[in-house]
This record gives sequence, C-alpha cells and structure tokens, in this order.
Amino acid sequence: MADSGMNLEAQLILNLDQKMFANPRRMALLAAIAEAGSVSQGAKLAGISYKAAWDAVKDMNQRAEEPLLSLAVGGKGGGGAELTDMGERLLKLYRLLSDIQQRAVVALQDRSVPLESLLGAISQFSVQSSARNQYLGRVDQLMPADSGDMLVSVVLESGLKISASITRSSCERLQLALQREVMALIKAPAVILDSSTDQEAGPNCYSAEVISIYDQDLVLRLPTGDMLYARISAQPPEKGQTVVVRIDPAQVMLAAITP
Amino acid sequence: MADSGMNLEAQLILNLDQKMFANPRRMALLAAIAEAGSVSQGAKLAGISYKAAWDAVKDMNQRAEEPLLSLAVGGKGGGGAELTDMGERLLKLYRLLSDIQQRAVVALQDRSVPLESLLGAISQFSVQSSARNQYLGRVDQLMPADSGDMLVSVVLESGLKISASITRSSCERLQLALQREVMALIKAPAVILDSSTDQEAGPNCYSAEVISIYDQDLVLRLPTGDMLYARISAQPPEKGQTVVVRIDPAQVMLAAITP
DNA sequence: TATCGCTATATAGTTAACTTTATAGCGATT
DNA sequence: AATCGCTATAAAGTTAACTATATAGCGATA
Repeated sequence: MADSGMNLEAQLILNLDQKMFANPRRMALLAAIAEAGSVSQGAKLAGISYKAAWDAVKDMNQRAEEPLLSLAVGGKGGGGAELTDMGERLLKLYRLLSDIQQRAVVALQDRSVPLESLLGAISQFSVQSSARNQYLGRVDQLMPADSGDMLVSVVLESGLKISASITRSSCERLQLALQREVMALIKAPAVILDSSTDQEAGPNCYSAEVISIYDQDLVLRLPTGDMLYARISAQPPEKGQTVVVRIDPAQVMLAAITP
Repeated sequence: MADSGMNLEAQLILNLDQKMFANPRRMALLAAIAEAGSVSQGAKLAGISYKAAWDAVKDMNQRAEEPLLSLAVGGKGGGGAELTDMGERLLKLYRLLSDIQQRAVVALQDRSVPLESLLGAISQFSVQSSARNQYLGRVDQLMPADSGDMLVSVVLESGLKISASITRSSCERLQLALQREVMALIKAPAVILDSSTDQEAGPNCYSAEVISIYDQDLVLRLPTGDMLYARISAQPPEKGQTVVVRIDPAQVMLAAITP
C-alpha cells in the first residue's frame, strides 16, 4: 500500500441510513441509463442484467427523498427513463467525491507524507498555494495587537516561531486556539532582507544563511534548519553569507482545517 | 443526498489490483487485533467469526507487498498477532482517507455548493485560509513583469479581473496556464483605500461602495457585485460612500489544484 | 512432559446481491 | 385495434463473503 508499483485505487460507497445507497456500479448504471434513455438499454450498456438494474433503480428512487430517475411506462418507444435534477446532482456529487478520494489515495501513498497531521496530509493533494514558504505548526500564542487584530504565534516542529497578524473575525472563522494545527503561508517577496542591522529583533526577524542564488530567487536556511525562500531586492548577498531577514506579520497568511 | 435530515455517510474501499483489499470492516478488525494482541480476540472484539477474520488477515498479508500483521504460533500465550509498521501505516492511511471523505460528503451535500468546479468544491471542506477575500476564477492572461515575476490576470465569473504577481517558479509549480481554475486570496489589510484620487487606474484598482463599517472592518461592494473586505487605515469613510481601492498584485496569493 | 491459548485449516450452512429467464401491463404511434 | 419497446414483477440458479463448528499443530511455560 505504499510503494509505486502497486495499483491501489479507491472506491466510494455512500450509505443512506446505514444501508448501501450508492456504489460505483450503481452510479455507472445511472450514467448509462441517462445516456441510453431507458433502464433496459442502460443496463445493457453497463453490462448488468435488467433485473439487477431495475432493482437498483427502484431502491434508489424509493429511498432518496426525491426520485433520481423519472420512469415513463408505455407510450412512445414503450416508455423510457430520464435523470431528474436530483439524479443529476447525485451523479456529479459522486464523481467529485471519487475524484477527490483518488487524489488523496495517490498523494498519501507516498511514504514521505506524514499521516499524523490531517492538515499536512490534506495540503498534499488539495489546494496548493503560490506562496513559496509553507510551514506546518501549531498555535503557540494568541495576543490582541494594538491595531485590533490578533497576533498569532505559530511554533513549528523545528522550534521556529512565526507570528501572523490576523483579523479577529478571521481568527474566529478558522477557530484558532492554542495548539490548533495551522499552516503559515508567506510569499517570497514578503521576506525582507534587512541590511540595516545584523541583530535579530522583534517578531519574525531571523538571521539566515544564504544557500543559493538563482536569478532573483534566494534560498536561505534558518538556524532551525527550515528553508526560507526570498526575492532579491536591492544589493544581492553572496552565497554562504549570513543575512538578517524580516517578515511583516501582516503578510503572513494562516491556513487551517476547521474541525 | 441533498438535504439536512438525511444520514449520508461515506465508506471507503481500497482495491488492490482490481480486487477488494481494504474496507471498513477489515480495518476495524485490524485495529481490534492490534488492540487485543491476537486474531481470535480481535475477531471477538470486532464481532466477526474467527474464520472470517483469519481469511481476511491471510488475504491482506499475502497480497500486500509486506505483511500487515506478524503472527506468532505457539509459545507464550499460545501465540499472538502484532501490527507491523506497514500495518500501522495502512491503518493510519485508511483513517485519514475516511476522515477526508466524510468531510467532503458533509460539505458537498449542501445544495449551494457548486459541483462543477473541483477547486470550488474542495476549498469548501479542506484547507481554509485566513484571507478574508477569496475569489474563484480562471487565468485570463500571463505576462512577464519587469521584476522577473509573472503577472497573472484572473477573471471571475462576475467579470472582475484581479492581477497577481507570482514568481516564475510558483507559476510552474501550480502549473498555471490560460483557463486554469484558480483562487485569488487577498488579506483584508492588503486592500488599500486610495483617497488621493477617485480615478480607477492601473491593475487591481477599483471603485467600490461602502456597505458596512464595524469596528475596523470595512465591507465594500465592487461594481461587479463582488464583496471586498478591507481594514480601516487612516480616516474612515462613511457608509454608502464610493471609494477607490487598490491592491498590490504582489500581495495577491493564488491557489490552485494541480491536475 | 503435559498444559494452554493461540494460529492454521476444513466443512457445511446462510445470506445478499447478483444472474438468467419468463411474463404481465402500459400507452403513444401506426 | 394491433404493434412496439419499454416498465414492472416473479421464480430459480449462482456466487462471494460471511456464519458456526470442529480439529490439527505449535511452542514457551509451569
């Protein structure tokens, strides 16, 4: 279940009131019926017997709060079947969920992904941000600042502390509390090289070693071992040099998973 | 699958080489065996017959590339069973995937969630950011800027255009291309009220109507109907007034789902 | 060396979801 | 009014995954 050569895939089953309601076969059938225009032709398309198809359709139509298929008996062509809006929506929902699940399976199979952290795991396969600097940590301190915002201190596994200035309403929206797992996001251009002093002072002020310079991208290493990506502003430093960097807490974005 | 009163839950089945490998019952059994220290006691705990448990364990141990349980026969206590590292990891992976799936199910049941957009759907239940302003749109234009960064123009459904300045490497990492679905994230403090002029000029410069003022939070409405959250800096405007706002493209973060 | 609780394995019955096959009934179209 | 292809329903056989029950074998421990 962990290495590359294996063919692991996820199947989604939706239970309604503790009983199976949707599974891959049923959803494929639903799609086939929608395409063919009748249960009998859809069953053929899906490669199952008419009886099984009809039983499935009957069960779904009865148990869903609204039918998924509207069935016409007799008349033109002998009758037919059509997806209702509800049916269409269920199909979309199911496909979306399957897609999400398959992404998760593929991403989390990698042995290097930590499975302890929900946030860490989810961020591997879901929304990726353009921020070069992404640090997983926990809320360490929550302080009201003068501006009316909250100053949130995040401590990483490595011990590095990063402060973020967040509006109170955002704090509430993310349900930030001590020990909550959060990710601090910092765009590279928000990392300021501070040549005026070589003293660390104030929040988010660190001394860092220059690891590499390429084009205008600067890679730094903090004493804690964490890497920091910055952009070169005025005079470029040299490789191996130690510089002082500063990050405005207002430029730090926090991300979390609401429980 | 759509309204509140229903009891919809997701079940995860993992297929290995087209055949069922892990399902909720098997994983519960694995956990029970780990807790009890033997297959027979674990089966009792999980409420299934010893035969079924043993068949499941045998199948999993044989088909996984490494056994999940190490079984000892005879000796102290007659033998016993223990989770291997691989078994432990599978269990964690499974729990994480189930958790993610359940979150997705709960979030996407809401009728108001658009099921057309993968990014829109995922962002509903996964990582939430502290940025108050979040706009779903598509990449409209990709232009190299003087700084060496890329200026990415995002157009929303409403027609609103937002520009973001992103490093080239981030562009590549997110695989940004024309028409790619992205989300623009802007912290409220990054929205600057520009009193010097009432002319819209340059990128990310909009005239906006003041909808509400509470404490230091400002809610604005753009002509396109989109809402914009800002922080009050110097002199607070009045409700109903029209103001000009400006957002530095470097302060705009983009998020996407890599395909 | 006998005991113990476990792994390891077999046999037979049960269940749920299928399968094939068959047939009744419907109602616009011809 | 006859036709047509569908929905609607039933009966009987198949399969996979269980159930319960039984038994052989193991090896540290007492």
